[in-house]
Amino acid sequence: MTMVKTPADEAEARAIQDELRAAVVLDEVGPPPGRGLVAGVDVAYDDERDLVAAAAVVLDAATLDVVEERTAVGRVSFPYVPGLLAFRELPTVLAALDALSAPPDLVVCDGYGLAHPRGFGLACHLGVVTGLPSMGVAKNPFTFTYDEPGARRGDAAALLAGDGRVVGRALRTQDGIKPVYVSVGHRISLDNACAHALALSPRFRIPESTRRADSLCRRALREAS
DNA sequence: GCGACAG
DNA sequence: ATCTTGTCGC
Repeated sequence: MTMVKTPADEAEARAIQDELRAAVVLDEVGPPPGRGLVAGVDVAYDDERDLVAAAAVVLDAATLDVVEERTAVGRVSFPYVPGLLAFRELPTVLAALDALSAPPDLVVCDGYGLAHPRGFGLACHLGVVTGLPSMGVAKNPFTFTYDEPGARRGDAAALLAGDGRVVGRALRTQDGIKPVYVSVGHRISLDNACAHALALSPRFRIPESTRRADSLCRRALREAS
């Protein structure tokens, strides 16, 4: 059972990130797109009841058919702090992932990986803790910048940190639609992560894995007692 | 010091 | 993330 330590404060949370960061593996290409099992994970919150629901949805990468679905519900254990999202989301996400009958070949997160203030975003954290290849697909540029990519599906541009470092890619998944922001998590290359993001988004801007996980965790939250 | 800031 | 109706379009 994989676990994430809940820090007592923000300083401890940053210290944990700085420590775990060394375990990120960046020299693997990762699983090929269009084959095997891809899991999408996402969470939904109910601040009123202090509840968080997570979903893990496994897709057949070749057909994008749903192979397995798991959910988990827990208490919100950490506030939302930009840069510390993993401590808020991962405990429940890992519970959902652990309930799967078989580990997926890749986990797609709703957020960032290497593109992060300390180079250790949600997707990196999840990858290091589970050992699985992981990547992040975010819906907003966060603090990063990029030159507008071409208007066609598949067009992309480097996602840049303030110091000019390339930390990910702004990827157009649909013609004429705002791009998504892809970054590496663990054990996958940026090129391959983008290929996966594109293959998972044949029809909508957001990857099917994330869309299915999003709707499932919302449903789990509604049906939570 | 202030503002901005994945979800 | 979440609060929220109707509405434009395939």
